[in-house]
Order: sequence, then C-alpha cells, then structure tokens
Amino acid sequence: MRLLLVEDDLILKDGLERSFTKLGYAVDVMADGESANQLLTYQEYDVIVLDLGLPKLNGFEVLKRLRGRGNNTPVLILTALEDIQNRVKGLDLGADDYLAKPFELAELEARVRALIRRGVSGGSAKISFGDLVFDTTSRQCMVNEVTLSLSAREAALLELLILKATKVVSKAKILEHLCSWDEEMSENAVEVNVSRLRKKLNVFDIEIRTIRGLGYLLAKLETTS
Amino acid sequence: MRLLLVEDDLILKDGLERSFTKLGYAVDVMADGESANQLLTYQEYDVIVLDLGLPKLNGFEVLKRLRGRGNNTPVLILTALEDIQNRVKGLDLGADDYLAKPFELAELEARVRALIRRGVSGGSAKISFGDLVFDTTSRQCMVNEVTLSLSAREAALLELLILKATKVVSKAKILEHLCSWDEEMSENAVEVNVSRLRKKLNVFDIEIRTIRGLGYLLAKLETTS
DNA sequence: GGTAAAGTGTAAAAATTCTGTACTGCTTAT
DNA sequence: ATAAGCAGTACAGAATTTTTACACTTTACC
Repeated sequence: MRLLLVEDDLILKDGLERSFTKLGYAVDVMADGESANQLLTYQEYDVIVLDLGLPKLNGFEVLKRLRGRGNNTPVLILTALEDIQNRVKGLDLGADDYLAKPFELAELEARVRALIRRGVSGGSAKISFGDLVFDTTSRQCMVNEVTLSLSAREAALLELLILKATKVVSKAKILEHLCSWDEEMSENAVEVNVSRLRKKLNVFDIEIRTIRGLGYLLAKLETTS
Repeated sequence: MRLLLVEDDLILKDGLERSFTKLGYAVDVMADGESANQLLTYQEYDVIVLDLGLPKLNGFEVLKRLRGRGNNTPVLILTALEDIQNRVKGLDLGADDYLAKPFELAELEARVRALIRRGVSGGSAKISFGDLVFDTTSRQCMVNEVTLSLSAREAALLELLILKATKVVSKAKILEHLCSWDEEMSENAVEVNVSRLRKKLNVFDIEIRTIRGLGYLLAKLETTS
C-alpha cells in the first residue's frame, strides 16, 4: 500500500515514515502543502496522512483541492489544534478521519489500516481469496490448520494481488505499490518477491499466474494442464 | 490489433512502441504529422495514438483530415497542453479520448484497450463467442471451469477472429493485424499460429474453420462425425 | 552493545516460453 | 495426375521469467 505523509515536523516525520515503512507501506513524504498538492495532481496513493499546520499551503487547502479534482483517496488528518470546529471543518471538506496530537503511534496505524480497509475490502481486517484468509494486521495467511507468516514485502505483495484478484497486475503497478520514490527497485525485485511468495503459497489452492509480458494475477488453482 | 503511434518525442516514442509491441499490438510509428497524414490515406489501423505537438502538421490537422476522409478509426490524443479548450477542440474534431501528459503508461494502455473495445464490441473487456469467454485484458479464455492462457500472438489472433466471428478473415488480413511493417512474416506463420490456437481451443465447442483459398473463420463446432 | 537471524535487492545463471521458418505429408481442385 | 493450399512438427534464436547466490540491512534477543 502506498502512503503519502504530509508533515513538516522533523521528528514526527521521520518517526512516522520509519514506522510505516517497517509495516510494509511504501511511504512518500512531503514537508509542505504546496509540494504535496502538486504531487497529488499526478501520483496516486492508497491513503494520505495529512497534517493541518503546514507551511506554504495548509492542510485544509491541500484537501480541498484534492477533492476538487475528484480524487477520493482516503485522507487522515493530523492536527495539533484540538479545536472541534476545525475537526468539523476538516470533515466537511472530505477528510475520512482525524487524529489530534499528541497521539499514539499504534492508534494512527490502526486508523490508517481502517481507512484502507474501508476503501478496498469492505471494512474487514481480513481479506480472503479461495481458501486463503489473509490477516492484514498480523500479516499471516491461513487455510484451516495451516498458518504461515509473511515478511513485510511478501505481505504487501499478496495484499495487492488479493485486492486485484483475478485481474492482471503489472510489475510496474506492483513496483509502484511496494516502493516509494526514494527507494527505487528493479522489476527483477518484483520477480524475486513473487518467487518467494509463491514458494510459501504453494501450500494453498491459489496460484500466482504469470501473464507473460503483462504481469501477474492471482487465481484459483486448476488441476488442468 | 494494429496501432499507429504519432509522436515526435524520441524517448516517449520508443517507450510506447516497445510497450505496445510487448502487449501484442502491431505498432507503426510516425514522427511527424505530414507522414502520418499521408500514411493514413491508405493504411488502416484499429486505433491511433496521436500527439498534438507535432512537426510539419500538428495533431489537430491530422485528425481533421482523417475525419474529413470519412475515417472513423478511434483516435486517442496525447497532449502536453492541459488546456481545457484544447481538449474540447480535440473532441469536437472527433477524437475519441485524450490524455494529458504526463500520464501513466498503464492508463494509456487501458484507454487504448477501451477505445478498441468500444469500437468493435460495445465496451466490455471480455468478448465471447459461444461458450467461450475471452478476457482480452488477461489474455485468458474460459469455458465454465476451464481456463487457458494464450500467448500474445494467439490472443491477438483469437481476438481478431472473435471480432469478425462467422466471417472469413483472410491470411493477409490476419498478417496485417498481427504485424507491423518493420517485422515481416510469412503466411506460413499465420498457419502455424492458427494451428497452435486450434490445439488449445479444441477443448471448447468452437473451431477455426479453414476456407480454402480464402482464409479462416470462427464457427461453432458441429458434431459431424 | 553485540551477535545471530531474518529480510531484501542485485546480479547472474538456469529454465521457460514464444514464435517464425523450414519441411514433410495430406487434401483439394483441375 | 499434378500442383497448390494447408496442417502439423521440429527446431532454433529471442525474449522473458524463475531461481540461486551473495552482499548488505534491519531486527531480535541476549
């Protein structure tokens, strides 16, 4: 999942970036509203964490313009102002959630997860395909008795594939979802990760099918040729 | 599917040509409006990707003249100008879609596919014939439970046959659709590809019938025996 | 802190798959 | 009967994907 963090506070910025990265998100960071606004005109994200008190262009404006462009990406607003009025104002503009500083990291993570889920998988922390149940919180796959743990990358990859299940996902798309801009990765890395994931997944009744030249798609295993 | 790309930017040109070729399109490239215009007087395409900022004769002119000749080939306009007026102008001239630079390759591909579909099969990503459903996006065929994957060539061939279903398609026509100019191919290649496709298709209730001396046609299987 | 274990990307080698050509043998039409 | 058209197979070069090996980081746990 690709996340944009718009925050000017140095410490908070680094801390959050690090945390979300560790969780398997591809995180891009912008430190001011103008850059963020510009970036958002052409780059898509799965979720945006937006501070209100920003230099150059405040969070309200960034959000307003984003929605003005018809973009419905989930936005979670961070604010030092515990002012109720501001909260309401933010929600009116189309924020999906807000969190007042100071907050606990765990809570932010939980809410971000919730936002993403709400958008893509109908509200459940678990998404499934075939006999496979994937818990996005614990990053574990299960089928009946069998449980297996996935690394952050593997989990992110599987999550994407399940969300787009039965549709072709190009390597470029995968790359885009697994990587933020500063960390660049070759398509070979995608291939390697697919390989690793497959090795773990071959226990289940699903497979990552290769569509040569196009990408990969998750499908139910068929016992045919 | 045969695609004409009219683009003068070297990098973009090469990148797009490569991408669409990989996707199974037969791609021809022209770098200026005049050549493109001339080419279009006698060569048919399934879709045209047209840059507006072209040397010699701009995209508007190319499009205008094309439509002036009564040619309805779907045209997707690329433009660096994000000017709404220009967009409207383009649409008035009969462009079928437009895409502002910078754009994502994936999006361009999706729109080109959409244009082709819109033109020939009424908007679905899937086209079907008999019990066969062919997903042009993932290059997979299905009948009930059975799924089979096709290579790029096989997919392109099947797509053409389904679109012209029950009508005879000559080898020359097939050749024209599978190949761009720089890559030439013998009719034997068509025969071989038909053979390969048949081998995969014989699971289903349709067949590629040979019309000696004329070409091939897709038809429902008859239980002759 | 420090040491082992796990996670990850790169590069390169190995394995697959794709695809046109050549060629053999069967069909069909005169 | 004879020639042209077509089907099917085998093959080889390319292109693409899968795997493996390895170096480097990050985490986990003393």
